[in-house]
Amino acid sequence: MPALTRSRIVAAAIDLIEREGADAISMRRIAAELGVGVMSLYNHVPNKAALLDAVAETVLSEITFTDDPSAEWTERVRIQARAFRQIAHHYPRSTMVVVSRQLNSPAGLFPVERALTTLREAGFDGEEAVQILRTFIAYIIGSLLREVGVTPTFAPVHQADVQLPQVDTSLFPEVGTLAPLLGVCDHEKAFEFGLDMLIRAIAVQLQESKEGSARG
Amino acid sequence: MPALTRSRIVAAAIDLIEREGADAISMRRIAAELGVGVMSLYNHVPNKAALLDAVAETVLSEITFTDDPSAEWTERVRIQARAFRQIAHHYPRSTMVVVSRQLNSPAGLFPVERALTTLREAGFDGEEAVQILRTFIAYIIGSLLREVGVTPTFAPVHQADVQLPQVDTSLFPEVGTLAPLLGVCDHEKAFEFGLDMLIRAIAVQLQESKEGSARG
DNA sequence: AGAGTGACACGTACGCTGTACGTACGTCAA
DNA sequence: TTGACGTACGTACAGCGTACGTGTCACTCT
Repeated sequence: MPALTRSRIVAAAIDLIEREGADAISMRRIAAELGVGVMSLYNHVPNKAALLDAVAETVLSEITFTDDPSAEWTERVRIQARAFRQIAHHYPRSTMVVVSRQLNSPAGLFPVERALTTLREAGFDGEEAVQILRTFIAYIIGSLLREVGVTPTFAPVHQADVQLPQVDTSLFPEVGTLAPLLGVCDHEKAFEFGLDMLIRAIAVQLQESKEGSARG
Repeated sequence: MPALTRSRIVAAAIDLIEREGADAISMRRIAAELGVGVMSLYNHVPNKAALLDAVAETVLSEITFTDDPSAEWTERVRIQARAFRQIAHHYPRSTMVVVSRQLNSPAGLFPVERALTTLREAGFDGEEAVQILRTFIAYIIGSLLREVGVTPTFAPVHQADVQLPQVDTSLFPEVGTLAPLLGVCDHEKAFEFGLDMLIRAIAVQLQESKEGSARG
């Protein structure tokens, strides 16, 4: 049995979350998983909150950015955004943990640096870059939150198509009409749709900004 | 002492969350707040999860839409989105509860109906309307999540400006340069920035869609 | 009037949680 | 050899959600 280690503890936590859901993890369960006493964990982790922070950081640090720095900036932004969405695929049950605690660790800073660099190289000034980044982050987090089902952390991750209970079509005519569309969601398609919208919007903004400064 | 009631319980829960944070609520605390025994609550609420659902639904049902149905659709969308953001102002500590459980209750359906109607009237077909709505919801939820601080539910809601610890500027040059901008966030400005982007994007899309069908 | 019924408040109890504290054992320095 | 230190662990405590049983009403039906 290898030595008890912070990273082994974090790994066990992630494993447990993925297998049984975020609600299932407790210090006792993790300890049992590792075959050690509960209190031994506290030699490596100050408390449960810090452990969850470490989980979030670890998950976040495993996303890999594959965007080619020489590619068109619109494409780079798209690929960086997709990289975040990979979290929802690799660690679906842990995603909720990640999005519900904001990190200021290097693992959280690295993607920020990469995104800002891309935007600055595209021609945005610092303030624009920060605003745009924040907009994308909000969109990505909101999308992930929808994608991971969110509500019952213990429920099966891919509920096929939970039909919403029959709606009162006189009260909600549009919802009634569009129920078939609302009932199911191709998460990839939905993500790409919004991503396209955002990228086209900032492309337009960059164009206007350039014309403005060229004219001025 | 008025009769113990589901709505009184929910109100007490919201009150407690706003005063002491979402982590502070327990069935025992709520019961104590109401001056009743713990188990009395279970005569009106099946369990804690259902109570939190009711909290979310109640908070959600209190948002008021003030958009004029005869106004320009872009303006209506903007005002509807802002209405959601009001949640973060009226119930900052409860916001996390709202966004972390998806409802299919009437309270959750009403804003959906209103949004879909607006988009349909603007000229989008059903599928476009649903996709656009989902994009906006993702953005709004992500924004609210950032705004309510998210991490420590018990922390003061408006932490002035938590300076990120000094970053290694050689590893993160952009982050270092833009630290003053990253360190503080005018949530309203940030929200409006992204909202503008999204609205302009769908306006362009509508234009293209119209031209396409006119030409075809 | 008396009996029956259902709704509701409540106490007790069980199995769970995070973690403070004390202890025991290993390895290394002096 | 002695001491210090890091680590593993058992025990214990306060708190949690809630299953279950009991007592007390208000009401209805005979």
